[in-house]
Amino acid sequence: MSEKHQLTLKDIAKELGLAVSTVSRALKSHPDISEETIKLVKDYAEKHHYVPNLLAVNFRKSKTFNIGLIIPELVHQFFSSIISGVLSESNAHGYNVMICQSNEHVEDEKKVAKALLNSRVDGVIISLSNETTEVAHLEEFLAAEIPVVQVDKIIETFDTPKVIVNDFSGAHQAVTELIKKGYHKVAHIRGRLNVQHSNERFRGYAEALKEHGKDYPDSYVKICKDLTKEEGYEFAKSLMESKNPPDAIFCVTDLVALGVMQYLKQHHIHVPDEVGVIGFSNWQLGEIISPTLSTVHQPGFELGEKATSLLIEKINNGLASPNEQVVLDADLIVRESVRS
Amino acid sequence: MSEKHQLTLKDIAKELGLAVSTVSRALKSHPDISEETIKLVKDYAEKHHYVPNLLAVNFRKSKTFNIGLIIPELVHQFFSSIISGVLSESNAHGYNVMICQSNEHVEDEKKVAKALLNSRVDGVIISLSNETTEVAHLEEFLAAEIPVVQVDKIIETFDTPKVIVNDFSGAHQAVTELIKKGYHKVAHIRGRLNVQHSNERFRGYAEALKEHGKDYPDSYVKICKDLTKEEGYEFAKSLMESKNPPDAIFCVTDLVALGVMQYLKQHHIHVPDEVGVIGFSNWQLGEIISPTLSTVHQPGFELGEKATSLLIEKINNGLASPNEQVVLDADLIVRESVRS
DNA sequence: GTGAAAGCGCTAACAA
DNA sequence: TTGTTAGCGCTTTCAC
Repeated sequence: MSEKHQLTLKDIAKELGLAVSTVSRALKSHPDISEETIKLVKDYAEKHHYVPNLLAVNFRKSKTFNIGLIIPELVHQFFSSIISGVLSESNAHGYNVMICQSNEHVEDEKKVAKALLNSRVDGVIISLSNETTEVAHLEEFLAAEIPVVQVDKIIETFDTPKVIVNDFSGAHQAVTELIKKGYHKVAHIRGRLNVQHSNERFRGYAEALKEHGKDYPDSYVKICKDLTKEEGYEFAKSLMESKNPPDAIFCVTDLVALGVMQYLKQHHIHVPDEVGVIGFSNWQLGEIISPTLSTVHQPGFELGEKATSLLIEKINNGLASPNEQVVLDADLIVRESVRS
Repeated sequence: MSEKHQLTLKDIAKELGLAVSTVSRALKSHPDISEETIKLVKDYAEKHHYVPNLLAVNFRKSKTFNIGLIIPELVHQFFSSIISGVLSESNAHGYNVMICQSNEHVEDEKKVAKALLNSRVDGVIISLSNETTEVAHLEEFLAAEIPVVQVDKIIETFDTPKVIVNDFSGAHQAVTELIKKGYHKVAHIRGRLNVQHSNERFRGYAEALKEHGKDYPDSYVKICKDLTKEEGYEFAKSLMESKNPPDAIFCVTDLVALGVMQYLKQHHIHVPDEVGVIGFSNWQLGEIISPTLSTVHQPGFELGEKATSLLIEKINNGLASPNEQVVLDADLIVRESVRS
């Protein structure tokens, strides 16, 4: 049974004494075609393992059923989760996903965008690189009537559907939890001033305190540059050695929180009794360390799912359809690093 | 400048008073075509942003320049690295990658295999799910003359190119290092008996000891079922509380090693002075904990790269070409958990 | 209810 | 050196 020649509609038509068009319609159960013919054709196709040549179908319909996904870095739990969500949703709708990495470089981003444009994907989902400040390379997609959806790392002014995480609410939940659990002096180790995520988290922190009639001295807010464990350690040291040490520290990301925890442990300051700690991002490490780390979970999978469903809608309804912006809530995960 | 109608060869031909075939060949700088014509056509194409319709080209050549990648789980550092390698190598050769997850379920694996078969990828790279014991669903690719390459999780008897990691050598390096650093009584917490990786690592352990004239009592080899931190903790406990406690523990994976380290720390057994610890896999956590964990790095990226280059070779040379098996070395990474 | 035929955009064998 | 033509496999309009 040599598979040399893939079975085509023509083959089936000839074999069954029908016209190609009849066979084509029969396989789709077109109402014009009689029950018998449909059955005849379908049985034959089944029996001989007919597989439609998608290359031809795509060409004919000028549609690939491929969507392109551009992300900064694959080897990163958050982005892996996003991809996972994209795959799940797109496969459910018969789309395949072509994944490309920008490696956080705008040049790479341009290169892969070009490649996706050439391979005629039906739509594109992108999470921008840190370097990206303008989107001419992405506007080419729109010019070619290929819809684009932005996810997580977005440019506000680029008019496409967007899916982002509510950093404000995540931070707000975290700090509210600390206050509820009886911590009175909450410090915050935050990220850079020019990063939107950091600013939103800081806003959540400040707002939650305010709502509970609390304030924070300037010395309670530390600014991380690189979000490392070492920075966490150093800032914990400076906070705890100050005249007015906090009894809780909310950190912009888990790795920083880990540094904080290491400082506290080394200096025999008990977590969570003496000091409560909450991180952000829900990295795997939080479950592994001891005590386990409370954190704010960013719904990567759902982000990917939602972006994909928006994209598919856009593919079906055309570029002119309205550009929704979806904000997904981050969820607080309470673990041992906070009093129960 | 409405982009409504994509420019085609026909358009260019009509505009320039040439035949479609001439234009086609000119764009490829075919030797038959005169310099002038080539220049004329190329300039026109350039000026009017001609983009070849890949859908048509692919159809014509019945080639997609897509390769399929099936992996168990995206959200896993090791697999992310593999993917990264696949992307890098395939993009360098003009291929796009369609990624699918099996979620470690053979049913999902079959489903995505079907989808890839339908979308007429030019080749497939697969890392098998844990549940997969037979490969009928993959043989369909070969039947359709679509080459397959297996990576990491393979089935020996399925005759395709294969790329795997040398677990034996990784374990051997680790245990040799322990011995060299003056540890005399090396225990091993291993994985299940029916898992090839575990067996190879155990073999490396036993062989390294033997080469240095050392032996191990049966009580020094513990078998993990689920490779958890908790198992590591328990086995460390049972080893250290025994009459003849080891002075080094080589663990089948980093998470188990973490459990071991936690036990040792809690019982004030100094690492690395009193007991040396080495893990396997080079998870991120190893750099984060204190003391940092020595481990064996599995070259995921290189695995992906190599698998891809083998696949592309196979795509170009046909299924009949020989099926190479490549074994990549794992590298020992020495950190603080071993005496220096 | 079924068939004939055109055509999607491109390539390549053959002709001129 | 260039043009003509057929055809890849499928969908779809129009005719019977």
